[in-house]
Amino acid sequence: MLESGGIRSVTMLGVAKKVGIKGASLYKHFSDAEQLLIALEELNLGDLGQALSDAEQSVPGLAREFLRFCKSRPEQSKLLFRSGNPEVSAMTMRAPLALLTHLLGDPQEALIRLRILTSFLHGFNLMDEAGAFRQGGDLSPVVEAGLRLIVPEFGWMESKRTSENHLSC
Amino acid sequence: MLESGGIRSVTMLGVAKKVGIKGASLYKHFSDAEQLLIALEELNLGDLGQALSDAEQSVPGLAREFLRFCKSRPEQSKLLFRSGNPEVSAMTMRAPLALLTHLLGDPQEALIRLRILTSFLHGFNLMDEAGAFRQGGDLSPVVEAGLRLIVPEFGWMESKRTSENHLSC
DNA sequence: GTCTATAGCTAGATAGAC
DNA sequence: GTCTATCTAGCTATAGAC
Repeated sequence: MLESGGIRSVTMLGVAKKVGIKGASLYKHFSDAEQLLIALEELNLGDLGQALSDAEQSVPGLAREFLRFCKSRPEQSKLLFRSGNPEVSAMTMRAPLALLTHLLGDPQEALIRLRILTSFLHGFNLMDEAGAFRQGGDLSPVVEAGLRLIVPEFGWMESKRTSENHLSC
Repeated sequence: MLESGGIRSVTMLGVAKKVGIKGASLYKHFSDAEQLLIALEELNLGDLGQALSDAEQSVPGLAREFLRFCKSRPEQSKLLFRSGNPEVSAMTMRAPLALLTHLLGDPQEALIRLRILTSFLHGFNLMDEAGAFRQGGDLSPVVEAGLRLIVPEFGWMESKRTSENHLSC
């Protein structure tokens, strides 16, 4: 429903109809509309965390999987990081984020690089989906160049991509 | 109204009340609700273009002004690049974007760097406003480091910041 | 350009029976 | 947990008088 009709279509009445019950009955499962949206967010973030855990465990691998996932669920990706509910994402995203931090080098720099990387990927995805890159052309060089600039020794990691780089968290 | 109540509060009835007329009268000014939102978007993008034109005409200057502007209008900044109306921003943002491209070096690389930079700044602003940087700490090093990574010869430009670098477009 | 009046729709939410 | 019934509230939009 989120993907086909946008966040505005996710209502108590609409969801109830979708699952075959009356609107009033849904209040026995979610105390109000806000709780419904929080539950939706948790579901979706859980999926993202799972997708990242199943991806190639390298910085480029995780980055590309993030973009692929977002592209497959554009409406959901618009809602990412907008929660206002600080606890929502804590569990599901912890492992992928911890791994990313580990892969981003020197611990002192890693957090800053992680924040730059996630800002870039999130912003890129939103602008791409919105059609904001109006001059057109192939966008994959943008991602590649972005990763090259942000990730330390990306070239080195790239050249070793076929060998062992599956690090556990 | 956008900033105090979010995009949902910008309705025909609400705006009419705010300007002291009845809801029905507003249909003499905007044919429907969508046209009202498009007009709002144009106003806001015009303000952003103006703010960028008034800022220091360097990459860091423009970047910091963009973030400052977004922070002063969080709800508006959430709507940036989401239009679906390709023509809306064309006029107001053309000059600042052209200047940025010019400042980003080698024309072949400039467009890619521009896209990386805008993605980063847009994503950073959204994540910052949403409280997505949950580990806390000062965020200005993130912006500084991001600019250093993305902008060619940023160190060089930084050191010349007090001298002449106000380029006209 | 403004008003009154009105129609239609949708959503949120509660009460109480089963 | 589900239902029916009901209430409130808000928004979109149109018709027609002034």
